Amino acid sequence: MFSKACEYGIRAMIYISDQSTRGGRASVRDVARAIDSPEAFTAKILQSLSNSDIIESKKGPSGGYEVSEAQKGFISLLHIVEAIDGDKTYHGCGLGLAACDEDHPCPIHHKYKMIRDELKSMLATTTIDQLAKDLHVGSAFLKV
Amino acid sequence: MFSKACEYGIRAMIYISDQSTRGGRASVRDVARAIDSPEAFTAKILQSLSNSDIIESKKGPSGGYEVSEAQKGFISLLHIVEAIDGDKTYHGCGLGLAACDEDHPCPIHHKYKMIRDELKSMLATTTIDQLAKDLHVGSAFLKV
DNA sequence: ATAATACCGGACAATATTGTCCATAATAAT
DNA sequence: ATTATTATGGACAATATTGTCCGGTATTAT
Repeated sequence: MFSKACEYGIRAMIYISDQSTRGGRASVRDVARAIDSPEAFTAKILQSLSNSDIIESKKGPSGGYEVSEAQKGFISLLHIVEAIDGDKTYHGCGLGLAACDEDHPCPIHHKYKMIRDELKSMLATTTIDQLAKDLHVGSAFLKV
Repeated sequence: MFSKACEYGIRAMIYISDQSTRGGRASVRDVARAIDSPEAFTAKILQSLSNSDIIESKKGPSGGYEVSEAQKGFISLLHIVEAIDGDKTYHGCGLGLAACDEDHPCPIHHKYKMIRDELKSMLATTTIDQLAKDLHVGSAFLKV
């Protein structure tokens, strides 16, 4: 479904969001430990999220990543998935046809579209700070 | 969502099913033309579907692949997807956690599980011969 | 000023997926 | 019997994804 990069990205965002709420920044090392991911790879992902202006980075001691109070609550899973995987997750034909729509559908078009649209809707309506809250109260986890 | 191999596999199965209904076998070349896929790669996929006993193969002139009358109507998308991609499409954690369940859920577990279950249910209840029928009457297409 | 910290970005490496090629075996038609 | 046709399976190649390493730069604390 999501690429590995995207899985790490979402988990990282949830952790960073929670840390920001607690008033601190999260370094790559912190994040990698918190979500149990390869550190260097995680760094690349955070870099790209930073370039997409989804998180803010700060260099030097006590630096790291944070999600601004202003953005908090407006960042949905869709934003993150789009920034990392593009729109391929919920866009395009289920059977890989270059052109597939209502007028020229692949055999699974209608059934697949329903699922895909629900997925997109779920991604669009789920915000990171909602998920971070679950993490915070201990009803959800970012690693085993 | 599905791998390329799986996309080709599903499209191939629909074509072969339709051809079988018309009383003929489909060679790899026929299939590759009908679904607009790389021939050698398609051959590999049909080979594995044949090894999984989802289709039957026959060598020599007028040989090719067919889906038996007995199986017709019992082969679901789920069978094909499982044979090619395994269960990863609808099984496992959305965020890649090794362990993720009701007792130890990842932050998107519940929402993701709903989508995933709907997908699996759709795959399980959709049979190849239903889809082949749509192809047959011209209300669906296997290539652009 | 200096040293330590932490992100940045480019190059590189490992692995998985996608895709090709070819020699071989089976089978049908002549 | 011979030939043409078609699947089989192994080796190989191209590409995408995942992941690592390192020199460089900005920033903070001392």
